[in-house]
Amino acid sequence: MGRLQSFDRTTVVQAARDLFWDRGFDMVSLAELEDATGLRRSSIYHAFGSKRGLFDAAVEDYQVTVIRPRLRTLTGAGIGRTSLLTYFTELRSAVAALPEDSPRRGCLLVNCAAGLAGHDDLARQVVDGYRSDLTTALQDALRAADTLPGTRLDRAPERARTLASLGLSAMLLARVNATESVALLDTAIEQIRSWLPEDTA
Amino acid sequence: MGRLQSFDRTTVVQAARDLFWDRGFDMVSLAELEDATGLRRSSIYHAFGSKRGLFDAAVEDYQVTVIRPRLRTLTGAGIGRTSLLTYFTELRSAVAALPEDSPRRGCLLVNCAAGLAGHDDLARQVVDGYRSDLTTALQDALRAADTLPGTRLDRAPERARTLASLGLSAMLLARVNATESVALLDTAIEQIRSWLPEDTA
DNA sequence: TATATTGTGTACTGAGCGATACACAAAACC
DNA sequence: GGTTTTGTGTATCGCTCAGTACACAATATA
Repeated sequence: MGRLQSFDRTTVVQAARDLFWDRGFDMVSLAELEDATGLRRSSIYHAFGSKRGLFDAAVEDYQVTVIRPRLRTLTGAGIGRTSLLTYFTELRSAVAALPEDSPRRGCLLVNCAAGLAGHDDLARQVVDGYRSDLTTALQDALRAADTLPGTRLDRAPERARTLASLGLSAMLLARVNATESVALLDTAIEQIRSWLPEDTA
Repeated sequence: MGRLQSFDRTTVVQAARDLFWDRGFDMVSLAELEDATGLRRSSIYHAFGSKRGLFDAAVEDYQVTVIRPRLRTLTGAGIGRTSLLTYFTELRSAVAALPEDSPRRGCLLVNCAAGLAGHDDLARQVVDGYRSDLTTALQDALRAADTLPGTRLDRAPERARTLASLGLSAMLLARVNATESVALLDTAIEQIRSWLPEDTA
């Protein structure tokens, strides 16, 4: 059927993804995308249609390779106290481990929330979907972990919001003040421990 | 001494401020700044030196007219439980009251955190200063409100972080999902009420 | 091998950007 | 009123941007 694509699409999309992750949609130029991907713009436009098309592919990759694996900690079988602690502990490690100027600091979607998503409905949906998924997963895990449910007031929604908020803020601040970002995640861990006391077996 | 400035500097800076507030530094052009301020670019450059100079003036104005008045609720005399509730209630009203597409939704500095502040040290300092001031003020208010301090474990730091986080997240989400933004502020209010039970006089 | 089909490289477009040069306008000071 | 100092308007700079036109390269099919 004709000539074959000579590049690996995943590699290209991830190179672009890291660029967008670092600087956002507007602050990345096609010249830089050419350099990062090794493709000429004719190939980029042929394969992705537009800069925005490549960005959307990058966001999709980000969700598949970064967001969902993280979230899976909270959605698999046997979720509960441990899952919650693992989720925030791993996030904490990731923020603490990355060098100050790593392009992978923070969260691509959180950065979108303040930029594109302010005036672009598609971006807004993606960002809000992430928030919603995270909050729901946290809420489910909180309910699963609570060994004394039922009669009492259900605190899961507000606790889930609080934890989601700490996670989002930590991502927001990851490039502004890494120490404080870690402190926010520690606070989340502390809250979980106080809400769900360790089993003293 | 020569000709006098024929425009009101404050009016001009605030017009620019609302534009930056709405769309961020990069997404606002000088042509739009000319339209919004009524000034020609010669006057803008004469008075502010550069687009960035005008932006910095806008940020300064934002701090003076928006941030500090809000924060004053938490730093005046007689701070405590009521101050905390007032702070979040007023923030809630502001988010709930603004129309969907208002340029004044969210927070100029929070938006900076995901954009400029990622790679600009000056912007980073401003944003982190805001976070720091807010957290400190919340912590002071929490300590002042706690009628039984002393012997017990001091939860003020983590509670302050949690409240600051809810406030920042609410600002982050103000333009993505206004309903959820309000819900986060309600959560903050709920937390305060649960930590500091009402005096049953 | 001939042909159709698809990927890639070169070179360019028009538009928009931030910034500037410079003449002119206006007001304070002598 | 003349001079100096400062603000404003017009016109344009050089540059970068996303996007495109089109020839050429490569490979699957016949």
